[in-house]
Amino acid sequence: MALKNDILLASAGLRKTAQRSLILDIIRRGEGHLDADEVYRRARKKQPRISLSTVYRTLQKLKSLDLIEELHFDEAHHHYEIKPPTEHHHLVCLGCGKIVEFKYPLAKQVRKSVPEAKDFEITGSEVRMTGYCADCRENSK
Amino acid sequence: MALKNDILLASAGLRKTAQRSLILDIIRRGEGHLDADEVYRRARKKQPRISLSTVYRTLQKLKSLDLIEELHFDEAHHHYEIKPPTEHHHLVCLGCGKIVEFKYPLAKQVRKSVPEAKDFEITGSEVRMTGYCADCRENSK
DNA sequence: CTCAGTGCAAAAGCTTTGCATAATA
DNA sequence: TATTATGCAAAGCTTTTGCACTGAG
Repeated sequence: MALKNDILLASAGLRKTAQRSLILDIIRRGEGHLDADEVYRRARKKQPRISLSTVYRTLQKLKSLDLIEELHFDEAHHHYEIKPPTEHHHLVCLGCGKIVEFKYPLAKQVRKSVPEAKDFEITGSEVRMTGYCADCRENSK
Repeated sequence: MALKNDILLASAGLRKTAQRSLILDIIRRGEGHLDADEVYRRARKKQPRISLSTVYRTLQKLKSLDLIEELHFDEAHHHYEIKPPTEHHHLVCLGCGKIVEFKYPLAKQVRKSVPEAKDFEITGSEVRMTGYCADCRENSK
């Protein structure tokens, strides 16, 4: 795992540091739904002296290198995930906050069926659907 | 226009104030792509004494009443638009920042083809696709 | 008259930045 | 050794909140 991170970092021309390896690990294990502060809290368990700035700076760097992706689940802050190999999106339950991932070739569909998108070169897409999961609908009855 | 806003406000059980009418007008004319500060700046032209808090409080109230929708175009702040009658989404050009709206029945498509979404009651969806518009691709050659 | 709404100023997040120190290549 | 990265603290933005005052119903 650390090895994989090192390769990622090296290939991006970044210096390999314990902090970056750790942060990448955390994001990888976080299943895509951690915000900066949560990354920070988890990181401190392994490296108590790591700073929030390092977390932010690393997230930004990784983002600008396209190694991770920034998501916007709610209005307060951002979440990060390792850049997924296939296009996938998120369903957010407004009841319990659960996040369900699903795959859907949106870019392709849109290119195919939306005239306004015809002359647009789509490089990324983020879908956030909100609603209520089966459990929450059940509980509110 | 003001009339329409008043009806909206009344039907939501809110008091009708000059500030709220104005803010609704601005959002309506803003074509959906104004952030709180921009609403504030425009509002001050008509009501120099209006406060930023009022703008924020109004946006929140309108949002919670589902009269407007909060969008997440970029990482810094939110944008607002009058709740659109039909589901539509946004293409954001990373070159010039231009925002193109398009209609696409995503919720329906997803319900139809995504098993994970089968037992989810979808109440809202936000799609943000990024890329480069024809102009920007042309200019960068 | 009453209570919701407003303005102002202060506070509360989240995120960025300056600078000296430490670590990598 | 020359940079790049880090930690700490301070600053910057956007957004929220407390409180007294104003205005709608």
